[in-house]
Amino acid sequence: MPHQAITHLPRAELPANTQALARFLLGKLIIRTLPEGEISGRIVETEAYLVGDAASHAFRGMTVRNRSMFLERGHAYVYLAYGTSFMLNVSSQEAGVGEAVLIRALQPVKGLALMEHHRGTTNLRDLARGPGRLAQALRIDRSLDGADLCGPGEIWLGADEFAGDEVGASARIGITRDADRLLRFYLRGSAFVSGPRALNL
DNA sequence: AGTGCGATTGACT
DNA sequence: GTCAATCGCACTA
Repeated sequence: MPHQAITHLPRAELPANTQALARFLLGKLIIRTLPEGEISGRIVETEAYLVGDAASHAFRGMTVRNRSMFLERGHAYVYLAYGTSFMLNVSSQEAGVGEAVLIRALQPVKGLALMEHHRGTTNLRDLARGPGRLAQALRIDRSLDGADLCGPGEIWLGADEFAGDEVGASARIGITRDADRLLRFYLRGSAFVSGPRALNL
């Protein structure tokens, strides 16, 4: 069977609406190109951060840290959480609007050995289940902040035949403000989704 | 300049 | 289930 190259997601295909983008990205691929090889994973869990949302880094406007949230949709916003874990977001909306989608978990697809090396475990389920874990597995840090995920760079979004697995919605994880809004989305039944069982029904 | 607190994780009871 | 690690950032003074 012929090898089918993964195609980049064109920016024009990304929904401008951030909640729609969070759902749209489920099932899509993240491809990380490194000198040692290529890593990829299927997005199985996302969260939306919106304008007027007290839990969002952009709630109080643009700062040095969050300026990538204000880029046109399809750019990376990467920051360090708790001094220990990097978080990968996809900027949403048009330029100047501070909204983004946090990528919370991946189903590992390619580059397993490299991911295992980065993570220090061979447990498949633990390689990219959780935002900090997936960033570590893909060797994502602040140097990728602002990267164009629709371009031919070191990290990009790939299309995938997404059969339309059932999507669940829940409250977002680990936040205290605006905590009741159902802005977390995940593929029902995926073993690679993070979070407590009660939120993954 | 000092302080409090996370969009988390891993180790441990 | 609980809890400390760890550090950049936003906020106060």
